[in-house]
Amino acid sequence: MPAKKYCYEYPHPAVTTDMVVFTIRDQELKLLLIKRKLQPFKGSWALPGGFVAIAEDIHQCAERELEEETGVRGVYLEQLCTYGHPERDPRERVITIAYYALIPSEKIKIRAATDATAVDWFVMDELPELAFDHANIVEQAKQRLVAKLDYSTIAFQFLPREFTLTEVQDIYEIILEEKMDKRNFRKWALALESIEETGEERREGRHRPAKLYRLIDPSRVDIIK
Amino acid sequence: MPAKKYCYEYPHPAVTTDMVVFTIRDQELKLLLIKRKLQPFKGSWALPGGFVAIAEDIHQCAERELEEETGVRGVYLEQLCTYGHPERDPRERVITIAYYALIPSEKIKIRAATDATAVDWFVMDELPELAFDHANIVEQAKQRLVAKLDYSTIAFQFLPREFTLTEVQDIYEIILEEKMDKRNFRKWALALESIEETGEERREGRHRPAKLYRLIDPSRVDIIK
DNA sequence: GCAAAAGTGTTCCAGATACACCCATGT
DNA sequence: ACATGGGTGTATCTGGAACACTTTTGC
Repeated sequence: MPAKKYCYEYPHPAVTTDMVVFTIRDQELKLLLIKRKLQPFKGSWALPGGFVAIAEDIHQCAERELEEETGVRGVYLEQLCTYGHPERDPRERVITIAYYALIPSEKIKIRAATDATAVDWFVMDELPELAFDHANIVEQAKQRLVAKLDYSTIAFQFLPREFTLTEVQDIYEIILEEKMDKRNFRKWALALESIEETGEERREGRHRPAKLYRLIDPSRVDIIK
Repeated sequence: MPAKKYCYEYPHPAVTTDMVVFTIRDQELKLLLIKRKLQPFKGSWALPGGFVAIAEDIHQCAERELEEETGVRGVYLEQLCTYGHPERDPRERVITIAYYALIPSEKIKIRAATDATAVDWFVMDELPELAFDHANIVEQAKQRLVAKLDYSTIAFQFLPREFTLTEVQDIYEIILEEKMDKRNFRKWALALESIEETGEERREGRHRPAKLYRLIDPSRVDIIK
């Protein structure tokens, strides 16, 4: 057993960040999970995450965890909530700050992970049993995502730099699980004034080519209405 | 110096909860602050808060801190955000989970506090310089409160068990800092179906008595529209 | 020429806004 | 009787919802 050389006058909890990483692929909302190779919950699927280093900002910690698991940087990342039930981890008191991230499908290259254990994308409504209170965290992240589609431009964070309006609508339909009217959707999307035509078109399949759009400010997420 | 007898293999941050406690009094939005009697920031005003006990749920911790400072229980309390910049506390690494609470003015009896230092209510836009990153936390709590007035019934949590419609409107006008139309406001408030007439009236001053209302479910905060 | 997705306008309805006077009471 | 805040209804505007056909391309 290693030496316990960090000592305090009062007991301190451990602090972790856990990441709820969403993407859209194959017309489905998917979630990144890792297979735990250590106790507790060894062999279970869990959210990627890890301990906050002692001199590391918590947001940086989340960014680091995300990059370690997925290799991506500079994507949308937002603090979700902090979970601190005393019994949520059987080892010691662990308080976790949950974040959620939105990854454009183009950026997925599911790196073989730093550890040898499995990392995989799961369809949101076919999740396996999750370790700790992670099912609860995922639930709340999904709720937040659904809510934010309605009052922000967050959905565009799932898209590559250039995209068609149909692709935007697909994002909404997949996450909200409802069909939308094409004309109304386009009117609404253009009225946001968050996107502009690139001037280019994308030709694919035997049908009319689609105009390409881009975000005017790619990293900005506006709160609307 | 006391013994440092709680030891870990890796360094652990300290974890606190800080409370942003709002109330409405004298037709103003006010915030509860305490005067620090210890270093760092000795003598500065700060948010009430304290360390999370090792076997204590974080929400319980917030409730406990709130009761210690104000003597109130069972009021609206919601997690705001977690702040963990490595340098936010000069002593050691401290991560704080901020909560905000809404106190009905009737319940204020600003207990003389467990410690001998000052505790006081400040008008929101006449705040003193605050310790740590507390000014930032307060700012975000205010933003959350303003946002929630629009899409939830949170405002009623400032009111006593029975209240008049004018009192409800006052809450909105004070926090949003804008006048509203009386007829439209009442139409809207009644359409929520969150409140009902008590059948009683309140007579005060030389004018027509006001009907009293109550929340149908006093502890429920609905998300609207 | 036909299959497939892209693109485009108008009508309708509901909910928000603007607006002014009468009512019940205490002094 | 008058001053004070309590209480009420209608017309208008606006943003969302419903709805169907033409266009461009590849094969």
